Amino acid sequence: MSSSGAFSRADRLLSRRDFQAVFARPRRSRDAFFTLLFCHNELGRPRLGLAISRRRVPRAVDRNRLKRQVRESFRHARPGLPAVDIVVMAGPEAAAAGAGALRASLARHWQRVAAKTQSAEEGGDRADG
RNA sequence: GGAGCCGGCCAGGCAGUCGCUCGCCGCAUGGCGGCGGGAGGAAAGUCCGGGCUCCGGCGGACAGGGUGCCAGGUAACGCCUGGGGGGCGCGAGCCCACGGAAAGUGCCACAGAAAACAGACCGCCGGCGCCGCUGUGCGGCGCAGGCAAGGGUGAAAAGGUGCGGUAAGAGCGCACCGCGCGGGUGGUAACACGCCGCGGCACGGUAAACCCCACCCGGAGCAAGACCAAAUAGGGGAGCAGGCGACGGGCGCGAGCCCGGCGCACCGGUGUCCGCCCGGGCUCCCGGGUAGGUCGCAAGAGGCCGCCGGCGACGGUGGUCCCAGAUGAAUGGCUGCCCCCGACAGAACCCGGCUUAUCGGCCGGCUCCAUUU
RNA sequence: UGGGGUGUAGCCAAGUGGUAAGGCAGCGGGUUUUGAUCCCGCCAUUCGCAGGUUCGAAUCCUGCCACCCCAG
Repeated sequence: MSSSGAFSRADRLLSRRDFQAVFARPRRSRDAFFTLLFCHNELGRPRLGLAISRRRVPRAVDRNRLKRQVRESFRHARPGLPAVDIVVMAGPEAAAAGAGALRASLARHWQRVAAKTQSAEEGGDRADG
């Protein structure tokens, strides 16, 4: 629970069930590099799941690099995030992007995730689809 | 100094800081702390070869597939080493699917006269007949022949060069070269020989066409497979078999029926079949559980150093080291400094090769050219 | 990660050693008052790419590339 920079297995989506839960009722945040799906969880902390498909990013080196960038960015942004499960998917442009561009993109995504979640909670279950 | 050939190695470095994962230790038990390890030469393509696991075990025949100069190396190979033959290069060196076409079959389009037991379009040659011209001669046309040197076609036209020979020619004869067969010598062998004898020469190409010869190969694959838990044995339904033979026993007047063990048949890994051993009623459908966990899963045909054997690939031996092990998937982010500003690229059961991608750098050996002393 | 398959014109495709069929689409022309139908003609395809075997390769062999399918 120490809110240092740690990022352990408890902070990741580990099973098929976790992923299906996010895919079932997703909120979205998308740009040219990444698509994020997220939804509220009951754990009181954010969790990250990666879904970098081989179709979108053919080379293993690029897939690994993207995953590292996303994890690292998430690790730093984690204290400012609400209790949501987030699935990050990559678009075809992501493989060609530099580290700086990726970080900037991800930072915007984390802000949007926080903002959307907060507004939904303030709105007090204003049931929408 | 320049150009080049071969072999081996490296794959930005250092410091700080924040993280991930595995192992060990400690606290006292699932949280933290300390120490240590943490992608590649190709991890890739999945093109070969093995290990391992399951298909019950072993052997054989055919089918199917693979390999293809010889000899070694190896767990094995389509790999490697050495050698032979052929080709390229002044050279160091490099390249080659390199068995058999006199075992048989098929194919060789178009062109060309003829394309495989050769053939005769143009042509060359003399003979005969007719005709013409300036006379025993020359020319033309025709007929029956001879020839395979020249032309032309073709990817390929049935030894080459020279001399003799002839009507013209021809291995027709001879010399040299080439070729074939038999032998000899050297070599484990492939093969070699400026060793001998025989044959005038007969055998076109294609086997990455069928094929023949020699050797090798069972099938799947870690999503293999094993274990744990209510938990892999069973429940319900349907179908097909419960056969044949001799023998022994029982019942019956008898045809026959019942029982027993034995043999055959049937089923059990691969395309087919056979033999022996082992096991066994068989097949199908229905419902309830599987993206739970553990093992397999990393100490190995292992790396490094030395010695011995070998031209070498490699083998033997002694010492030493432990060197990724994830599983929604770790091996990274940031900052600073330095340099020649960093290529191709990311393990998923493991290993030996091949192939493909790749910025650049280092070391060793060698060749050719130029130059200096 | 492992196993399997396919590449021939814009599309669907045949061909399996000797000039690469055919259809749809497209373009041009003819027929027709116009259109449809019909008729004629046209596709510079290095046959996915690169080597090799052969006199000759889409076809045979080797190595690459791209795409698709199956298995938890």
